[in-house]
Amino acid sequence: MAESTDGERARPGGSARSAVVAVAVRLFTEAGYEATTMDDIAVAAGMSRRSLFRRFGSKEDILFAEHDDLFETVERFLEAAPDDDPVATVRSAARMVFQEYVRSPEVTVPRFRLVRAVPRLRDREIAMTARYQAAFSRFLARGETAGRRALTGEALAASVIAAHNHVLRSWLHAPQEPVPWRRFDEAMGFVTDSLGALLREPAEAPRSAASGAGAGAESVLVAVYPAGIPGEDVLARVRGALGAEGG
Amino acid sequence: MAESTDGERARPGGSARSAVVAVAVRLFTEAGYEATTMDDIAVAAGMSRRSLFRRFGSKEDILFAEHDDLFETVERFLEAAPDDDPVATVRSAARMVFQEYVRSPEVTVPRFRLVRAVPRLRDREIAMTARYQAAFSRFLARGETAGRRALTGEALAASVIAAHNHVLRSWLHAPQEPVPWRRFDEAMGFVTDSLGALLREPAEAPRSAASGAGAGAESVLVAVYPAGIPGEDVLARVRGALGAEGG
DNA sequence: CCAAGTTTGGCATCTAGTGTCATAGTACGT
DNA sequence: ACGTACTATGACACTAGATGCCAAACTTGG
Repeated sequence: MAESTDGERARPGGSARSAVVAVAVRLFTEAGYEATTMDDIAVAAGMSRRSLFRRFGSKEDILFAEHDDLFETVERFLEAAPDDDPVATVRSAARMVFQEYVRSPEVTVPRFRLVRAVPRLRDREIAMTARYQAAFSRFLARGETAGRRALTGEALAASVIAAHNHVLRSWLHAPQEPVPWRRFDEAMGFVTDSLGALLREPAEAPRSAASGAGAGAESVLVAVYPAGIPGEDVLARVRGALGAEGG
Repeated sequence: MAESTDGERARPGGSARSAVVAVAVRLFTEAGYEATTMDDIAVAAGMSRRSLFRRFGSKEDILFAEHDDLFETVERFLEAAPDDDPVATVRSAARMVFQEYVRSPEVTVPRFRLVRAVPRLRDREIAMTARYQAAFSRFLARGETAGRRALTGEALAASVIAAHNHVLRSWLHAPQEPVPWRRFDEAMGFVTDSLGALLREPAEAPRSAASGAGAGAESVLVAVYPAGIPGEDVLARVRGALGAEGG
């Protein structure tokens, strides 16, 4: 052991930690990520190379330190959340992440540029979002790791992440623009409406069998129609679709 | 340049390449990934350390060499595909990847175990699947990088990857079992049916502040019912749902 | 058989990351 | 105040991945 990778004991020296991050981001931006050595950062931050490694574990971790903290916050949020409406909870969690990104652009925007430019950092960022996705997925599936419910949870988690990143990326490209909260909520509603309904449905249908196993014994019907179309037209379309598929 | 990272010039020595991969996988499995040095691999493969780096760029790349080749194949497949049915094309591409995994378990299964055990490799694997996701997403959105169509493409790509990995993982945990092609196709159909329909519909209708779950230009209706339920019952449910939401 | 180009190997070097140990700073009980 | 125990820091050494450089070996073509 002896190295412990830090991670929880973060509080003492939290502000000094942020100062180091700021210095590192500046150096990375000025001279490039690869060209900046840990020695450079240590000198600029006024500490020894060894202590730098102790505080942050690795060079990448300096850049993603605050991101890691955020993830832990989100995890605690999910742990503490009631499970009456998992989809809404996950949507809120995603909103939290978005909120934190737009709240401190002085860190997230330079980091975004660095991440785009350096493959190694890009992979790290992707791994980060994958951790969110796994957390969301676990929360949505509520323990199940196989079966239709697990699959739906994974697909929904993936879609939520995709929607989040879709809007976030567009803002990061032009951070001087106002924060697109509306588009965020629309995008989030878009994915949670379609797949989220599939996750909720089996529980809300008390009448039919729908017993425990649920191993692929269901069929899925999806209809898309412009808003405002009369209900009968929708019914007609559904009837047509049912006929076509032999249901 | 001078280092070129190889990648396209792979053919001369392709079989020798695979032999090196096999040797490396064996060493990694026997002694652990971290504990196996590039020198060890070089000796076991009968070549110099320097040449090993030239052929594979990095230690990780040895393990993922064949995976990279597969990705290139998939990319070419997407480039060559007609764009009459992008969703079906992406589904086929995902099927190709699945096929390649189950085709050579002697490489993919040990790699899976290594990837699960070593965080660094796990991140690499995740980055790999993210590349697929990006390729799928680009193909589905057909150039658009913003707007509803782009978002749908990204969510669908994410869901396709999620479904693929869902089934793949379950097989990798028990590779002696028969390949679950049926579950793969079911899972793929599940996600492409729901989100895929949204992508096909042009429906750029004006927003009409639909009550409740609306939020987008379209309304989405999703129904899940046990297979075998009479069509009229489905219609009745749909009618009920429409009435409830005020459509 | 020789010339031009490519592949390979050996060597040096750079840097991230880790183990170790001594020292400086700090909290605490007497 | 004083010594003690604990923690943070820094200096040093070392491992290993990765890259540049150059010479030797090999391949190709005339």
